Amino acid sequence: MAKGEETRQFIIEKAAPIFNTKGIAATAMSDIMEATKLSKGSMYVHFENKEVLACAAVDHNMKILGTKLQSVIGKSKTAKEGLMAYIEFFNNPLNPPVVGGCPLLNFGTEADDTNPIVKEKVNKGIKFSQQLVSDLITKGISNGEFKPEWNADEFGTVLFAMMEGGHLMSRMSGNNSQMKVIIKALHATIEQNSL
Amino acid sequence: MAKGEETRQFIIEKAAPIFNTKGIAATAMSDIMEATKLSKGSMYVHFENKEVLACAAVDHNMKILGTKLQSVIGKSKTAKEGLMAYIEFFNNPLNPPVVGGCPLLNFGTEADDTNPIVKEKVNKGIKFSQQLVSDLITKGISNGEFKPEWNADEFGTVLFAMMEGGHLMSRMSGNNSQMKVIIKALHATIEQNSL
DNA sequence: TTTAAAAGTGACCTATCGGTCATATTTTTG
DNA sequence: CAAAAATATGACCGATAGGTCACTTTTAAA
Repeated sequence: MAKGEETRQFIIEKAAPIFNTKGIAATAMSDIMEATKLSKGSMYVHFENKEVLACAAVDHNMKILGTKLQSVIGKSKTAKEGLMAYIEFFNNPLNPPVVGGCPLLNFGTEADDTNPIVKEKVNKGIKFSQQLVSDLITKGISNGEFKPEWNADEFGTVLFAMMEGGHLMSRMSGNNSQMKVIIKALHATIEQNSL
Repeated sequence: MAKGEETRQFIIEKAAPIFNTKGIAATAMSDIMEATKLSKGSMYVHFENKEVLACAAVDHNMKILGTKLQSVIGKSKTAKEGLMAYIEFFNNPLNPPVVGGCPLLNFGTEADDTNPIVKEKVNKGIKFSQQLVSDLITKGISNGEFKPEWNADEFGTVLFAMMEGGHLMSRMSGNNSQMKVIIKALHATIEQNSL
């Protein structure tokens, strides 16, 4: 990796958790300068403007999440184990896999009415996340693990919604009791649809 | 109502949808000045600073939501009707009951790591919202509408999480198909627990 | 109707924002 | 190793942020 690309990546890595924590609008270039100990001019050698850097940070946060998640799912043998691993992965919103909490939730709500580019990135991230679940169900059905009538796509949607909602609730209340309730309900649904 | 209080309310009403749409950090006092056609000095007669105005706007958005919601639920005769009304109320995230989408989701994610005061307001709002559902279940159980073993608190949590998650998903994708799936699943759960 | 208090105005203040650029340094390449 | 290209620096820029204040106008009470 060339020096330039190395620095660029370094900036993204430092910037990503800041953007995810404070939000795009509330993050100043000076915050990134402080975190990287780089000068302002250097930032603008690697990024045309703040928007470009923010987009790169959004991508980075989502990529980290996706990669970690796929890795965790990949380790599981059965479809059911995969589902369990997925759920377990987001088990504690107070100590989330990505600093600042779920980037889909954070960037999605901020970008909603103001930033169509980030909004579309989030939309893709959601669809990807959902698809992972749907694929596990489909796999489990052909495996004979799950009941054939279980609707894979619908459960993908429901699971994602429940996890995000639980994530929000637990972060607001400062404890993961709500997330535990969500997970309990998901486990029950999985059991109901297991053979 | 005294003139001062009237103006104060007027400012809040104009500011609330802007804060809910753009977010607190991204909303400038000049945005509120433009929306109210009032001078900067006048804003600061009624609000000590932007933070105080933002808090009032958060309260206002949540109050509107709560009032509308209670009104809708109040019109229903049975507990089941009440639950259905609650769900129907949030039926279309693309045309939400409060301009800018759910304030609990919007302000919650923004305030999470940056604004403990707003965060606590959102936390209270979530608990209130959940309690409405739990109370309906409890009422329905004593009514003989619902199965006695249905866990009111847990369903309150699950329903809220699903609605918020569905809200996010539908707003990101730009259509309410995901919300429809969520509502379908909730209806199924309600039927399962009906007598 | 007088008058004191409240409300409203807009120029002005300082701080900080995103962004530029001439210059210096480092890295790469011929 | 020398020259060219890439990278890093920080002073500087205009715009805008939140906020103040002396002053005018309006409101409401005596």
